[in-house]
Order: sequence, then C-alpha cells, then structure tokens
Amino acid sequence: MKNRLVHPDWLSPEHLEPWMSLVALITVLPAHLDSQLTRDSNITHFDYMVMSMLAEAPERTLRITELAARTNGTLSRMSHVLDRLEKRAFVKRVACPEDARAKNAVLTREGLATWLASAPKHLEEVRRVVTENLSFEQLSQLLEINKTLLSKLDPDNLVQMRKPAR
Amino acid sequence: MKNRLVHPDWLSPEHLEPWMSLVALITVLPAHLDSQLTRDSNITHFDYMVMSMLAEAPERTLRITELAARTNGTLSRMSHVLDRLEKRAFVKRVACPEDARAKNAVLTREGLATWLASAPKHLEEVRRVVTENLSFEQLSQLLEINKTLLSKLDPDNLVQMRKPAR
DNA sequence: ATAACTTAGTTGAAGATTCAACTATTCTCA
DNA sequence: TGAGAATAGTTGAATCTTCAACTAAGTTAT
Repeated sequence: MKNRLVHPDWLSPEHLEPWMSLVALITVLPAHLDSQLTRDSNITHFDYMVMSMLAEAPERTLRITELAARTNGTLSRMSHVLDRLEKRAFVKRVACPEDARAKNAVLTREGLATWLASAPKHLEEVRRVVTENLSFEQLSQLLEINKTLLSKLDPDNLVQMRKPAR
Repeated sequence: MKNRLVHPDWLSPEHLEPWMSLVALITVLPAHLDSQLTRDSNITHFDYMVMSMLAEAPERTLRITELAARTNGTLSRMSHVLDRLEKRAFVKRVACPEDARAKNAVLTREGLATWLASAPKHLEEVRRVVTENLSFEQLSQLLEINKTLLSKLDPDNLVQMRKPAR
C-alpha cells in the first residue's frame, strides 16, 4: 500500500499480461522477420516492404514521401534505405516531373526479380507463424485491435495500412 | 487468377489485411515507445524493460543470461546495453558466486530511481494507447493471439512473457 | 583425469536507424 | 510580387543492434 501511494499507477494484472505479451511480440517478431529474410534473401523486412509497395504501384513507381508513408518509415530512414537499394540496383531514383523538389523511386527489373524470388519463402513463414494458426475470427479480432491501437499511436491518421505487400 | 498461377502463394485478402495491420503495428509501436521514453526519461524502451526486470527481481539482481531471456534479447545485445547502463551508474555487474563464468546484473539506487521516475509517464502512455482503448474481451483476445504467435516464433518456448515490468 | 563439448559473457566491426542541420523548391497571402 | 513558411529530400554523426570470433569456466564421457 505504501508503494501504491508513491507509485499509484502500475498496470493491473489483467492489463499487464496482455501488454507484456504485446511487448514480447514486438520484440521477437521483427527480429524473426529480418532474420528469415536476410538468411534466405539477403534483404531486411523493411527492404521487403519497400519493394512490395513499389512492385504494386503503377509503373512500379512512387514518390519517396509516399513510399515512406506507406511503409511507416521516416523520410530520413527511407533516404538511407534507398541509398542501399540503389547501390544494389534494386531501385533507382528519378526526378519527379510535377515537382522539382520531389523524386520518384522506381523498382528495377532486378529489384522486382529479387522481390519475387524472396516472396515465396517469406510468405510461407508468415503463414507458418501467423495466418495458419489463427482462426478467421481471431484474424478479424487482431485487425480490429490493431486498427484501434494504430489510431491512437497516430492521431493524424498518418499510419498507413495499405493493401499491397501481399 | 493468372497471377495466382505465376505466384501461387500470395496471401488472400482475409489474411493480408490483418497481417499488414500487424506489420504496421510492429513498425510503429516500438518507435513510439522509444520516442516517448527517450524524450521524457532519456532511456530506450529496451532499457526500461531491463530495469523493470531487475527492479522486480529479488535483490534487484539477475544473471545476465536470465535478464536476456526475460527481455527477449540476445546475450550480445544485453552486454552492450549493460555497458551503457553501467556507464550511467544505473546498473552494476558483480561476479556470480555459484558460477565463475556468470555475472549478476544489479540495479543500483540511481537505476531504481531513474526507473521509478520514468514509469508514471510511460505507463500513462501505455494506457492511453493500449489498455484503455481495448475491452477486457479484446485484451484477452490479444493475449491469446500473442501467445499463439509467440509459441510459433519460438518452438523451444524460450520467449519470455513474464510478469514484471508492470 | 583429460579431451571434447557446452555454457556465460565480451568484443569490435559492420550495418541500420535516429536526430538535427542543411539545401532546394513550392506555397501562402498581404 | 516577394517574404516567410511549409514541403521534399539529403547528409553525417551518434546511437543501437547484429554477427562472428573470442576467452574462460563448467560438464561429460571415457
């Protein structure tokens, strides 16, 4: 009780356990995805997402800002990632005709090939870990919960949860 | 349908949308937690978890390997993190009497004070984002789902989801 | 009792992300 | 129209994580 007065706001056990399970998941899952993708295809999960977004976009092209938005990355991170992908010839940057400040990122043939080659194993792993272990009901519960959390994380609705990336 | 033949294993829309929502969450939530904690208390979320585990342990002491297990970190990561925390005098390393290979990490008075000072704002944010927006039913759905996923991520049950860290 | 193996932890380099500062356009509106 | 603000993107340094190689101590089995 003394402690309660000093620190009145620990989480109750009913809240704590789900929260800790989420903390565990956000620690382990990203590491697992990166590990699978770098082992099998030598790209990070973020690289995979970037290439996914480009692959599904018209002309395999997106403005860099749009790409950052769709992958929930910062512009700075995107700039560094594109540097690396461009060095590997998976992506190129081209001037944007409509706005001289802007650039388009374009997925190259090699980039598309790399992405396509990486997808089967990656998706197999996504299925193995996630989709095939959850019922349809759980999948829709998960979606609902995540939408709620994302909306609170990002009051201005900037967080993207777009279709692509299959 | 053509596409299905070429790439037979894209996720179906019912699977894709929940999965993408989870990808968005694991991208945004860790960044958000780090950002809140570094802004308000100049520690990372991982630092916070490390100090939480120590704070709740008997004698505020844990073997380094055990600490790594409870925070789902690698030993190498833990070693680097402890270097930094030790430099700030939040933690110290002491020899382990039972096993000369091992060391104990101990949370210092300053470490405890820092952790205690950081907790209220952090937990307020956890509440704001997570617990107060989910019903009890959703919290238990989330727990169930996360347990399922964690068990698949970690066949040998190494992933920890222990009590502490309030 | 000792060679081979496993466990505990550290180290330093390489890679990735963040942060703040910066350039260069475009927009706003008085 | 022109000054100030906002937007698009880059850069380099600092920080953090990963990876592989390493030391040292404990364990096993012969």
